[in-house]
Amino acid sequence: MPSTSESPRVRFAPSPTGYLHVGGARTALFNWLFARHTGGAFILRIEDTDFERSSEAMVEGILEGMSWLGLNWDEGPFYQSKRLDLYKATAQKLLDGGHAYPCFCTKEDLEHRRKVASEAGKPPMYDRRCSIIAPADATARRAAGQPAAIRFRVPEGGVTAFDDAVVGRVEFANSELEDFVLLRSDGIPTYHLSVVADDLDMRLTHIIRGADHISNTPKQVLQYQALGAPLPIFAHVPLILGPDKTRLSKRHGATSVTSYKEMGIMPEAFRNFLTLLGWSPGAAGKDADGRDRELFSSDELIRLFSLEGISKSNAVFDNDKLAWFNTEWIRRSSAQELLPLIQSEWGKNGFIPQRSQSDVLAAIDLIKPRARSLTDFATAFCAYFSDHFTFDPGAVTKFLKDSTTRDLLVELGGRYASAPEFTEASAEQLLRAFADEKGVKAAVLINGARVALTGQAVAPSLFAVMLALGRERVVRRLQSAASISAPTASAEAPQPA
RNA sequence: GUCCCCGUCGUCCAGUGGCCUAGGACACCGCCCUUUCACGGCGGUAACACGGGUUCGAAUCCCGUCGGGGACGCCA
Repeated sequence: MPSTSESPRVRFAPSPTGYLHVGGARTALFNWLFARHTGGAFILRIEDTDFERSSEAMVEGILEGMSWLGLNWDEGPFYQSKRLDLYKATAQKLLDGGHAYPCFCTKEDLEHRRKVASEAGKPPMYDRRCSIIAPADATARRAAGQPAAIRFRVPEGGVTAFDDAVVGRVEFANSELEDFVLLRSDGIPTYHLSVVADDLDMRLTHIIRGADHISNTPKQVLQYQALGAPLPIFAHVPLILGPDKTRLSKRHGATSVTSYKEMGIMPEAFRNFLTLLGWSPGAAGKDADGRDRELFSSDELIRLFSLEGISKSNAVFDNDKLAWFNTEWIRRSSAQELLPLIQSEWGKNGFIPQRSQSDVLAAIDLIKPRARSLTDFATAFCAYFSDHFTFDPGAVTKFLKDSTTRDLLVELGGRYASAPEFTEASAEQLLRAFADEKGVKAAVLINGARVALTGQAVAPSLFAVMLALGRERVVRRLQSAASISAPTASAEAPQPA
């Protein structure tokens, strides 16, 4: 075991054969949280030894996802493709110690034998035929140019065990382990070798990764032992499942982190949600009333995080709950914090606000309690930022399909134009007096005006909206209410003069 | 098939032998608030997979069964 006085060193080691998916993101998040909590180092390592499937574009995507999530690393990114000498040297050490041997079997032979074995109902394990080749013969054959992979020599009997920080002690009978390949015949290391060589070289103290690696762990433990190195602390995090409880995959919809960015999820909300998926702060997460808290800032998460709180069972990814975290975080964030995120939404749509910075901030504060996603600010809430907005057909049908209502709104606009003052209170007073005078319910005008002003059936308090929009806009939009076309069609408000 | 891991409301968690008539959150259903929709408030439906032990006492410990997941590549 590494000494406890040593500062923790952890890593996230994605393989650039795909996008950063939510499972990987959570693994990265847990490592990051652990490093920040303990004051240790968080290292990023790109495991790109599968040249066929790795690509620079995927690396870019992973880095982009990490930075969107706010997961900054202290060292790296290191690329395994640039560290080949280390792996060869490590394999040589294993060879020298008698813990590995060259294997001359070809890939085709191996595939054939595996197939035969499994059809015979036997485990498809390597039969170790090359392990008994005399070292001198093996050396001669290699010298003669015969290609060979290097395999690890798994002890014949006994068990290989490790104490996992989340699942406890795990034991595997060595008879269940096959003599796995360390170095392919082309000299490129396999995952089993490179992961150990790097974790050792980078002096990692804790290996926090997905539970799908549990069965790989004994192969790694064996190498640590053969190399005479102390074991790091392993912590295997349960997997994230789709709603049907199978492993999260493409068919469950969005699985890449960037797709959540595109859906208008706030990074803070995503971190909050993901951290609580498979981890809980336990007693430390209770509020004054003894209730479990759900909303945590990233600073709190860092303060509270510990390996002990990681749960053992797999968790289902719940989009509804993510959406809830997102609305809560939008509400809790200041307009100032929201602005850059909203601006990037506007950028996507080519939307340009026509209002001053201070009006924009005020409008954001006004409508953020009703936002469910950042994308709302670039879609349903456009009317608060510009005169370019469309009318929601459903809203028009619900509150503006009556032409007499529309005509009344036009007249009401005239009243506002000539009103002596324009405050929230006076605007309301004027509207209610107007409704009385015309013998209609105030609610009819309020509901109609909301649609005429915002294009939506949903909005904050109407009179607060009027103030946020300003008298001129209110007058203009009300006076053009008559031309708002019914259902199906969508109209665009007139341009400002 | 073999090995490994897991098993509390539909979902995410709390719970480490008595505080459990099992608690919270999301979702869902009522009611209140109301100018729409949210928010908020109040209330409700809903779970310890099953069977054996151990114990005065088990959601908590042990065994088995069943169920789910993962791993079995010259992929990572």
